[in-house]
Amino acid sequence: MTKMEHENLQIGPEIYGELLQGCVYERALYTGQQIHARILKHGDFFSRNDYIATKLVVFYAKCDVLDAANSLFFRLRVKNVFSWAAIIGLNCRMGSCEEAIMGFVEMQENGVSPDNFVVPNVLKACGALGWIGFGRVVHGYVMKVGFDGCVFVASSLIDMYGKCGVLDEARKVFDGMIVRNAVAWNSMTVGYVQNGLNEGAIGVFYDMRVEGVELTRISVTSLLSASANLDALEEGKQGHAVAVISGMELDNVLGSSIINFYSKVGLIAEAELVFSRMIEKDIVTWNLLISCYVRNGQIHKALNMCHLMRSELLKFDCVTLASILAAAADTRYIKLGKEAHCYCIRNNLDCDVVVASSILDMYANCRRIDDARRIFNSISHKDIVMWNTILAAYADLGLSGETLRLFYQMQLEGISPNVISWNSVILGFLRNGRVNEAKDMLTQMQSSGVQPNIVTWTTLITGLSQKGYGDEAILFFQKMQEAGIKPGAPSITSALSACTDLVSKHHQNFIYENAIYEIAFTEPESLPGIINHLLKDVDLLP
DNA sequence: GTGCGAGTAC
Repeated sequence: MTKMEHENLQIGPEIYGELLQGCVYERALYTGQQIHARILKHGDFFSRNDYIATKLVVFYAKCDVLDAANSLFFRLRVKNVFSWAAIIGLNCRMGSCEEAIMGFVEMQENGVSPDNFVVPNVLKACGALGWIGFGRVVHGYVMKVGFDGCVFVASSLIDMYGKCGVLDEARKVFDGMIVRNAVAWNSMTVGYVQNGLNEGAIGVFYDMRVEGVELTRISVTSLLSASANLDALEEGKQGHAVAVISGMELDNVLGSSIINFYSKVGLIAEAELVFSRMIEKDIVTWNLLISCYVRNGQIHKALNMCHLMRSELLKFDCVTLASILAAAADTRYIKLGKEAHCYCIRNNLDCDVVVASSILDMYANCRRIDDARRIFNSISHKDIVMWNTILAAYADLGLSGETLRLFYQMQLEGISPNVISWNSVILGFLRNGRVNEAKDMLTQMQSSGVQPNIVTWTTLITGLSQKGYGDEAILFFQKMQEAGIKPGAPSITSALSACTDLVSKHHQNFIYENAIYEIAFTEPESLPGIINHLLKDVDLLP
């Protein structure tokens, strides 16, 4: 260009356009700015040229220069689909999702029809905001103008529906696709994981392999998340194997998801090995190894990692502190807990809801219920987890009156109790020996439409058994199974202990003693059957 | 132009 200028050759708008296009391609901000300067030097002729002006908007938008892109865009005389697309995409990348969606509406109001390049960005914004209603509007537009055959659009629809929690719709779009690429498959897998359907995600991953679609880092990352959530050792190991065999780059995200998987299944040495092999580690990677140690009771290693992390000049964030607070809570290490609390205050991390709940939990676990309560009272926006943390703290102490009072208070403040809230109220009554109230709460819970989970049943079975109501404990053990819940080790243990109590209490016949003797040598899987068998005889007891 | 990783409550 400089040479052309020296030789006094005419540089037309097309040449500037091409040059800017090249800068977009290379994300060459500085060069593009220089070209912009030359354009301005030529005066109004070029800078008022619609073609060049649009190219400039696209250029600044792609380089994420918000101010320049916006001001040039507003000065455009003719806003075409390219400039709108650039601005919508920029807003989307900057996290201004509402702006992106408004752009989609405005461009249509101005008579410009969104193309299939704009639609994915708008759908992304809908997904991020959870605006399912608007997402459906965009889907309607897609069908109307016939973009549904575009893989980019369809993949974005899958992602949007998944993020909005409407997995059925995501699946419908996926099933309706004629040609699916890896992104479509990955969006579907991710949708399952994000909606807690981890088995479904693993299923999609396997289908993907069967169909011969090339697996990407993202496919493996999603599989590893699902496996971690399910404690699915084999599946997760296969995911790691796929990553190694396919020679996938062990980047921050893939590496972190492998560490997360090994951490969840308790394979600490494997997590450490992956950590040590990662070239680049970010805050998430470090936090994962720290939480791995905390989760597995290795507090000293966790704290040591914290020190190493600081020597790498990384600053602790909310997640780091949540892990440290959990470590302090688990070990009732009040000194560490207070230090962590102070760190949160100094670094403004205590306003994070998760950190705040962790602080509460830490004080409660360290037997400082008054400190926990003071902090709880000082928090203006309390979420369900925070309420449940304080409920659990009082319930654990057997202060059923205060637990119940807070339980009503949370509802007055517009938070509906979930199964965990109810479980704490039940536990509070049981710890206080108020067995009838505990049972009554179960009835109330069910009539309020909240279904008891395995913890509810185990709490009741254990509590009743400990308070000497062995027959009732066994009754609830039976009810749990009638409700379709498979007993776990804690409920089986409590039911067994209820049986032994009944035997000794009633100085009963050999049936129980023999049964318990047998139970002692039985595989855990068959225990529920044995206990159920015992129930028949329990009914015969006086 | 579309897809990915971490922390809290029973």
